[in-house]
Amino acid sequence: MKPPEKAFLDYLASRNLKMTPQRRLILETFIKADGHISSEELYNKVKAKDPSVGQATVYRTLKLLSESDIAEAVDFGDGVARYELHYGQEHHDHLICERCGKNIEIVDPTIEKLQEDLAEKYGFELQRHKMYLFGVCDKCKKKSED
Amino acid sequence: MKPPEKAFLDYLASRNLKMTPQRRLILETFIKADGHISSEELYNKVKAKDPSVGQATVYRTLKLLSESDIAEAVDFGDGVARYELHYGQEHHDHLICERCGKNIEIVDPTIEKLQEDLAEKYGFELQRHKMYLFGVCDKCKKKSED
DNA sequence: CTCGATGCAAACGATTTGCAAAATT
DNA sequence: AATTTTGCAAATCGTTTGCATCGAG
Repeated sequence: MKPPEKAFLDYLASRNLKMTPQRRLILETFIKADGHISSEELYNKVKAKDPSVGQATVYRTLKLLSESDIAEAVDFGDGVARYELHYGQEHHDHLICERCGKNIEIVDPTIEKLQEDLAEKYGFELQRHKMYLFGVCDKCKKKSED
Repeated sequence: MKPPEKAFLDYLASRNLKMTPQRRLILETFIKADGHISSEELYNKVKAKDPSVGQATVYRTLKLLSESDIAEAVDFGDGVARYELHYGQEHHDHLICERCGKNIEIVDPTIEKLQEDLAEKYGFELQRHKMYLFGVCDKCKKKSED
């Protein structure tokens, strides 16, 4: 499978868009960050490498990366849009600690299958889903026992 | 089980807050709307009944309703905060048609159980979850066959 | 050379907040 | 009477857009 950089280049070419140093830097920084990064966080990291890059360019590039399915938006419901690397990654859901914010990526094939069945039962063709489990992690549970 | 109006009254009393005609009207309108209503939609309905009510009051009341678990925010990822009646309702998830926006409330006990197990496996104490299935409904599928 | 891309600042939409006046307990 | 609530408008937050300039192809 081609690397994300190449996939992005292809996407740009297919749309008659251009590769630029800014886009290269933003993608590279995004991949290295490899988490659930917000546009602003990404902007700060990028700015550290090249202070001349504008915030709008980060927003615009992140949009392109989403359109090309290289990035995907994840929404933890806290009002901030976050992105994660999607290209070449397996699907996963999220298990989030409401105390410390720890975030574990999870998959359960049985649940995935049941979701398909459930959608079908209602005549839907399932395209994607988002599942977030919110709870309290081990560490935070222990902490509260003090 | 006491009606939501009473539950709200109790919540207000417990916090030394006051019941007002505006809050009464907003809650009543919210309950009648009974769907996945945004603050602005609710504001418009309320305004139709009493044009003197301000938008900020609707936002503030919706916040109170959420805090008291009478309403719950649902997020379909389209950037608009929606609310649904939570008090006295059973938990459910959402099956959303990406074409027409149709929204079906669903529950699958098996999935619910598996979510519990999954959280436990990672040492989490599950508190709540959100599951959204996005797809294309029957009608829209047929429409696209034309 | 031609478009698309950039940085900036202004514009935006949803939500929140400060404030003085009004209403509830 | 004391304190909360209200409506209004201004402020805020994250994000988007218009524009003149810059740069990739």
